[in-house]
Amino acid sequence: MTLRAAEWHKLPTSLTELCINTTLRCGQSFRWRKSAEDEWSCALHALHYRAIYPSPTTKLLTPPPSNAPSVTAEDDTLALINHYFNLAPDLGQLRAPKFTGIRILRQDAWEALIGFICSSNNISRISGMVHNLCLHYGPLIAHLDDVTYHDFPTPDALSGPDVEAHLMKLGFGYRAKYIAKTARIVSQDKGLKWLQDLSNPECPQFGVPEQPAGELLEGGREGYRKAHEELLALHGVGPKVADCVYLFGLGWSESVPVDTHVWQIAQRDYKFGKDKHSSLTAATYIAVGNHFRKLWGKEAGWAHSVLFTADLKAFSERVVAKKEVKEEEVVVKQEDGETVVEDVIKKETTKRKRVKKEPGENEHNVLEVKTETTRRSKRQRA
DNA sequence: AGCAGACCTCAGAG
DNA sequence: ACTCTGAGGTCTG
Repeated sequence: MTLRAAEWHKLPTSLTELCINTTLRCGQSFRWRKSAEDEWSCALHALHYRAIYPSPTTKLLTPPPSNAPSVTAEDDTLALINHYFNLAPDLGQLRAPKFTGIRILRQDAWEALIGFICSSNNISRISGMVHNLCLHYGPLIAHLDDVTYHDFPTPDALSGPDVEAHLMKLGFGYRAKYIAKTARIVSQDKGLKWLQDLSNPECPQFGVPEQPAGELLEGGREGYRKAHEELLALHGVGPKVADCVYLFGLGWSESVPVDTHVWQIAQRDYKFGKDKHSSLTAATYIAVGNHFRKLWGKEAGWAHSVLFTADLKAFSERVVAKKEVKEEEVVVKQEDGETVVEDVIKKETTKRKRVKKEPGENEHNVLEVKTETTRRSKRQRA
């Protein structure tokens, strides 16, 4: 593995337009990790990014979903960053509630699908599960500063015969079956292209040209309503998980995932929870989404995330989950003639601790991005 | 259509 | 040190 460093680039945005600490922690993605040195990192595409604030330092590390188009030049790196962080829309122009810096990431649809199947959990536990998926089934991308970076596993990698039992052992619970079944359907039956073709044509997967997506109707645009039916057929995918995938992985901005949190907000601020909609039934779920769409149109999902995060934020000022990682077992084993680099079963214990709000959280620093290109010199073999 | 209980793990309460 | 309860979303009956 060779790393080639490139010039420093200034990300074409300000912190009013993108707040990394909020955007990467608000429960829309589960793979970014923040180190003790205040650096964010994630394996994503065949690249290695580095972003810093004047102080403290923030680093974004990145390598590739194997299904993504290969990107090598720095110009494309910037395009990828613009795409992933969804930097094109001007937040100042949005009618959504004011809460600066929250972006709806444009994540890989497959990763979002599996990630949100794990999502009947708190964010730190979902992150742990997704991390374990990458560690055990994702291709090794880089070894840097004593940290190994694995990409998100492909549908093929998750459709082996022992996946369900193994995930059970890793503490996935009933989600183990959902993941195994969904992976098998996508890899052997429907195909990844099927999933990606459910994307909003106005907001396609990286590298795909944009197409118009039609008029907004009460229940969302035609394509969104149609995509709805498709994903619900998968095991472990109900309306909430499907809406998360539409919003964060398939670019349908009118999607409003109603979880218990959003349901609280709907009751508290929008007079839901009475008569007809006294509990969160399927009909109530649709009514909440339609109400948000009536208020914010195509940006309903964005607005929803802002409200959601604002609530999350208020919560996190009082109580912050502090994580302790304990290594229980380290095994090196072989699979299919390829070296499985580390088979580490980690158990994460979460302790709740009262802390003050982190200083500098909302400071308007300049965000810079350093790009580096990773090249795989050779595939590791046993 | 709505609702209750099962699924599974973990944290927190008692 | 122990058991019990509740949270999280989906599925089944």
